[in-house]
Amino acid sequence: MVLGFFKHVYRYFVPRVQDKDEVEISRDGGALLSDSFIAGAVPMYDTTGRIIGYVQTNHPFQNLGSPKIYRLQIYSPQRPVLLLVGPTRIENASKFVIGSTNEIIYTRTPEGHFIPIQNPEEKQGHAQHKPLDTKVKEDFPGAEVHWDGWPDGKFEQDFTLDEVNETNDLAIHWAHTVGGGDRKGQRFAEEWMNGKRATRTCLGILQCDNQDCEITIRPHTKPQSLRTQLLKPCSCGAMLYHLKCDVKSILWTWSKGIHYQNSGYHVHRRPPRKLHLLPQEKRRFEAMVNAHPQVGPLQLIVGVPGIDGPGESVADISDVLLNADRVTKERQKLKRPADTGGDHFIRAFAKFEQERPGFIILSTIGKVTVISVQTPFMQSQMVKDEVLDGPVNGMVSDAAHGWWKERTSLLMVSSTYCPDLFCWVPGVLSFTNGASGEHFMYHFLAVFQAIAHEAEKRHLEVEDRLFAGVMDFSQAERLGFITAFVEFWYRRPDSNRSREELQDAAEKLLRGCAEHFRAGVTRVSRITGAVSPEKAEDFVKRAMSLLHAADTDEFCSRLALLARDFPKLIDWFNWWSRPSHAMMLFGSERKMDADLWDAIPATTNAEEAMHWKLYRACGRDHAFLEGLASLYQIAIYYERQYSSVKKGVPVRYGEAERWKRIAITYGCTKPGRAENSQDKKRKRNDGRPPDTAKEILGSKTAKKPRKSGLSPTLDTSILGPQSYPWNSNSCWLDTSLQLLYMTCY
DNA sequence: TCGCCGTTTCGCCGCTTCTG
DNA sequence: CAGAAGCGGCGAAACGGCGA
Repeated sequence: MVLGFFKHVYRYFVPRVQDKDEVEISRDGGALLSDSFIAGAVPMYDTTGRIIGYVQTNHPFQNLGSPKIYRLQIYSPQRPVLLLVGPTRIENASKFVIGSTNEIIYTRTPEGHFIPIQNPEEKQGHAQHKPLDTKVKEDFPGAEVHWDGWPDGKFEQDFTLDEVNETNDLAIHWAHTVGGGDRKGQRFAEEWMNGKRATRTCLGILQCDNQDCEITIRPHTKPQSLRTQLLKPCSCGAMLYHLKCDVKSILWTWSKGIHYQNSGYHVHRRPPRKLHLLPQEKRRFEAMVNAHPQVGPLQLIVGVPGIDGPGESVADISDVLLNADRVTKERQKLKRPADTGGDHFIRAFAKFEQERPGFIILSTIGKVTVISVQTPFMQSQMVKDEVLDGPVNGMVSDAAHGWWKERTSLLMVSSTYCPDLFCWVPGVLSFTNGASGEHFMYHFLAVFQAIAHEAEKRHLEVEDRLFAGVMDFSQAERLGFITAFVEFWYRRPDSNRSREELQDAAEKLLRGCAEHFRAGVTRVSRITGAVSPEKAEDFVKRAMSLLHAADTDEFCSRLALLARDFPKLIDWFNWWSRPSHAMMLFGSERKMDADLWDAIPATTNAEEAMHWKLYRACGRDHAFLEGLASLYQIAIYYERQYSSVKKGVPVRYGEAERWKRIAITYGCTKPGRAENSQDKKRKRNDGRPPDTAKEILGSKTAKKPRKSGLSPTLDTSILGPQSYPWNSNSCWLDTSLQLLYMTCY
């Protein structure tokens, strides 16, 4: 404040040295004033503590009130040096530069003595920012490069090519113009003095003449743009002026790097707005984004969420990253190149494959794009030497819709049971850009080839039953399976079956998911227009009994009776009883061998659980390459689990597959869903008194079957029509009155 | 007047910022 | 978040001062 006040008074009483918009400062730190003026002047400081001008001692402003008037005296007998003495904020202005080229800096001791600072180059008078530690390289061999982007003071330094790269070509934060034009020098000269010369001239800063305003503006580099800047007022309303600075850096680019020479001190504040991130700052930012890929720009700035609340913030790295838009862009630059089209993608994809050799087992690129991946461990799990006990043989296939960011892309997964891990493990994982039969065909082709490779490796015969599995009733998936099966065998030299025979054989290897059927039954049982509420329970029981019909006759008669009793569901019955669906689902209609039928699971629940596990492990909505990399890590996870178990290291506490025991006890794997679940009976404590009809009148009243077509409100036959007019937004009152009526009568 | 050398200006490219 | 607009940085040509 004090400094600002003096500056303002000075600007008021003393005519500007330059034109009305400019204050020119010499490159050595002093204002361009005559010696005679200096000899009788009080130095004026900017907020960094450096002199920006002088006030003559006999000026009327001396006699103003507080702060007390400064007195000047000559301190050095050799050179006329001005010192500031008297009561002042010495902690801020205790070090300062006087004069032009032969500058001396003094500091004041607590006792009040003034002591010259011996090395002005190293101890500069900036109060607000720490200048670059500028040393001539030859004097400090082996010194580590330190480049903060704010070169200041007089110095020369050599930078090696590595150091130049490391500092982004010695990028600086000062607003500056650049100049080249040296036609003599050679970029690859053997001596730095013969190198290509370029210059950087500081543009100073823009500030306004309001003493209370602390805004500093970065000047534009184009003259026209700078003029436009100066025409506009400061955001405080005051007039802007250009505080020029002529500090120049000269860079000689030669064969071994850059020889850097800085000509003097910046006598103005640093422009608060920085433009560049230095490479080390970029690396820190990159590390944070890599560590928290799902964290958005705003969270990165506020602090990435941690256990104890927001943690490290990118704003700690550089002020540049306080700008949310800039953070967005920098983040995009990191995230996008790998996943956007063009050369970037090809390069990234090639790198991905190079780093994980053999992981991609089949890739089809084009309108139908399918990329299948598998590790050797996954392949080894696809064939079992013997049939396992229980319905855990064969493979389970399904598509996950949430894995990829692109909504039309799917992750197809075929899993097999691993008896060592007591869980299903992925066998083949495929990226597909759609869900057509052709997409599924390529996926299953990869699956069959993998199975065949593994069987041949173990000297087992490649036979149809190795490919048996369960899937849902997607027409495309079924078609894809059959086509792939036909293609696979047709390409093999040892196959002598016709396409029709192969198609027939493929149909015998498919089992449909009974869970999908059960879910369908439950869904239609709730369509009261087709199944009246009182018959819903009966309908579910009879429909499910179709699964266990002893033979085709019994199946047909049960179906006919169902169709008679629920005529609106004829289409639904027809769909399920189509031969292609019925053979996959109903025991009496199956074409599959009975042994195989019992050996493979009845549902794709294992696969649904696998999807859940994948999402929990790596999240959803992955970009292409990042998603593939995640799949690789998941494959590695299973492999590690397997090798741990083989060595006797426990990979879980307690019992494996606890859900099996729970299923026996409760009839289903989630105790809460059991018929007589205590959980269902228990009232959730919502902290409110019992105020619902169900709680007040008992569940029977609340559960009265609704008449078809009525809205789910209270039965009007009990209450009768309301005897008061409905007013706008009076629902709260209406409800209360209804409740009162019900509880009192 | 010419040539040398430093400074200024201009155009392009790519990065940064703004806008919807 | 994407695309547009603005801006900075670089390289090179043009310009200008100065001495021979």
